[in-house]
Amino acid sequence: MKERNPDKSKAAILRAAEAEFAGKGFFGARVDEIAAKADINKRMIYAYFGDKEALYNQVLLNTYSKMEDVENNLIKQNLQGISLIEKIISTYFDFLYNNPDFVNILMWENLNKGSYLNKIEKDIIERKSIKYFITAIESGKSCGVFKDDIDSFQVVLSMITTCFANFSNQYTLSRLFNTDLTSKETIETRKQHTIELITSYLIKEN
Amino acid sequence: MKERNPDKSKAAILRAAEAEFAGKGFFGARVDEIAAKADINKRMIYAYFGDKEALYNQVLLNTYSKMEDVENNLIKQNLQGISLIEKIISTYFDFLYNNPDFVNILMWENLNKGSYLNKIEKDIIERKSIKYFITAIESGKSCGVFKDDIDSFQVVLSMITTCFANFSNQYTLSRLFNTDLTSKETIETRKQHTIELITSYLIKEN
DNA sequence: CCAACAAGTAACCGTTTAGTTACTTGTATT
DNA sequence: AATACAAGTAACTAAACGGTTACTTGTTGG
Repeated sequence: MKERNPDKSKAAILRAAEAEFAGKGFFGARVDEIAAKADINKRMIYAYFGDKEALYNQVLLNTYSKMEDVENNLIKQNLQGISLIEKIISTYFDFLYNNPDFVNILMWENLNKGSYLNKIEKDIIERKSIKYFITAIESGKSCGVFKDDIDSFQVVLSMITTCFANFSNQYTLSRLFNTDLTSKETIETRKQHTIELITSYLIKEN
Repeated sequence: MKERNPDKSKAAILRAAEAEFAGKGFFGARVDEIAAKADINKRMIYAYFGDKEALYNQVLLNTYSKMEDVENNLIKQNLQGISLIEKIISTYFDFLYNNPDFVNILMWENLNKGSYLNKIEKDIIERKSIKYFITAIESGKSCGVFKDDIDSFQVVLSMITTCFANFSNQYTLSRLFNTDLTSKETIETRKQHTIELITSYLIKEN
């Protein structure tokens, strides 16, 4: 019989579940497959997490918290103006490149019309980062670095959407544009171009 | 017994299948449910389309062709410079707003790493519109309307990704930004802002 | 009018899947 | 070392699901 270690088993289940749910969505994911990947008996999933849906919810929470860590780290650096904008875009690109599971799970939520997201407490998901970014752009306007007729809210939305779509649609876009959007090089090019696009819109000419 | 009408039955199956696949993805979609929605006997799905996967492929082709119609219509108008860019963005926003099934099916394809898309013949999906847009931007550079140091390929990619993400991520973004991204008004604001963002990047200042 | 075939039906089958039951075994505490 | 409970196992079940079989019925061309 296998060595007994409940913490290790739970962690293994969560890791396997994240991969399975991210790869196949809630319906496509197989509990038996998660058990096999985690190298534990299926019974333990039900013992530790209840059922498939409860396990999925736990995976979602885990996934969101990773993103929050990255954002909090960014805020701590206290950057301003163009260097902040560059850092935001760069950070999102890097995070999304390194966390395909996060991208997939967000997409799954959108396909379900955000049903799970709407169940969890507002303050868990309402990210202070958005407010921080908007305030930073506003102060960039005040000190004359950014144009003063731009809508900070819209700019932040555009930044996030532009970063995200490169990953959420990488397969269909790769096919459509006949380029490998999954490769490190292509993503780096996209990152630089996105920085150029957003900053050129923001910067006040003299 | 029901009136006999194979064309009507096939069309009903395709319509029901599109809704079912768009809502639940390939794995989540139920053949029995499609049959019920189409109000036909399940046997007919297998008679007309073969199996679940073949039906899904047919739905994919149908979905793409709607998009192609819109794009071909756009190309026919023979627009140039800024008015072309405005029209492209405007057309994508309107199409995506009116065709949520298209958005969902594309997202499912990405979640499945484009597995079905990659099986379809290349020339069916390789859209000439992309080449047309790139060429148009290049000629805008030649006649001095657009900056000459911009990368047309990257600009077209940015246009498409920026439009798409407003719809593919509308639920998570609505939650994150505390705004209703599904409403006509918000989408109109996003459309205008996106036009501003892209054109301000392209236009050559004097 | 009547074969012949296409359109449509109902009941069924083998497999897969989420979830359960009844059981065994390791280990920490006394 | 005996006890007690948590950790882990194997085999099972009921339902769901994709796909099939054997059949009936409407339509059409000679």
